[in-house]
Amino acid sequence: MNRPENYNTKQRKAIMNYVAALNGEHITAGQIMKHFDEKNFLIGLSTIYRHLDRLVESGKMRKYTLDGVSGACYQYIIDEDIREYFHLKCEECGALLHLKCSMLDEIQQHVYEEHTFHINAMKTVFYGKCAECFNGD
Amino acid sequence: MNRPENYNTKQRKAIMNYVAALNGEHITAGQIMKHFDEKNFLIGLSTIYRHLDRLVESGKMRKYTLDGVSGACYQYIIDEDIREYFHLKCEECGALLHLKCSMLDEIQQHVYEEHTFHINAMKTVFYGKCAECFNGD
DNA sequence: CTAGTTGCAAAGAGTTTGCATGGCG
DNA sequence: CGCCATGCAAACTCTTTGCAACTAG
Repeated sequence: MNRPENYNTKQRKAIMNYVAALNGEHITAGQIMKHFDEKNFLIGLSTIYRHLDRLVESGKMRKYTLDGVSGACYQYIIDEDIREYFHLKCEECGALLHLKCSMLDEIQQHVYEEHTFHINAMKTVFYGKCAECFNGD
Repeated sequence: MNRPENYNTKQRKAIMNYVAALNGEHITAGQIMKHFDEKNFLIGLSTIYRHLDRLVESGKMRKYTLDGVSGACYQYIIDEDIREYFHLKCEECGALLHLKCSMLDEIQQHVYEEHTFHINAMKTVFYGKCAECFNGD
């Protein structure tokens, strides 16, 4: 095992608790920084970025860019079971839905056969509009 | 009318011709800059941004951000029947490939029918590994 | 001529990196 | 005590803005 040990520092605990408590709402690094600033909890911006990156890499969070939002958005994945599925992100209301259906295997298969590309479902996000936002236009 | 006159400068013509000739593929401001640099055509980055902004405002181009692509992407709208592509982004080498195939309509159709979600193909990026990087592992 | 346009430099916003110090285990 | 993590500052990337010089019409 060359997996590095995870040190359970104050900062790490604080960030983990905070993002897990967001109930799936997305957040930016700057917003997290601001939150801790206001509580007079000392933490460096780079520490926040470092933890967010780790969480994304381990599949516990997703990272997005949303048009009209400055900076990357991060979102904690509450249900561990849905990590391996594709996700649908509503560009309008920000809802994150997971997509689990028979066609996904087909898509992966197809893209592999026709384009020799191996899709990583965990990282892939479909953008678009959910039913409510689409009708509301 | 308070619409200002459009001066037909060298730079403006060069940019217009270039983006119109891209056949609907997206491009970043930096790529445009690089293109003209290589042709030893003097043009300022800010000039490029200014023209792109105008084109977006007048509805001739679309601006969006793609996960995994640094900087904003611009796409010239050829006609009302805009070409849409999905993108494949290699997590390893960073290559960005365009994906255009028969299955895309099916995917969109399926996701709409089964999940009432309207996919925005242009913005969606599949992550994974391209053939070279997959084999090289 | 003269008002819009240009290139440059500087300023901003978001993110990453190098490094000495600090603290978990 | 050994390492990883941390905060800070600096570096970097992308984009915007101010400005004096320039140029199309």
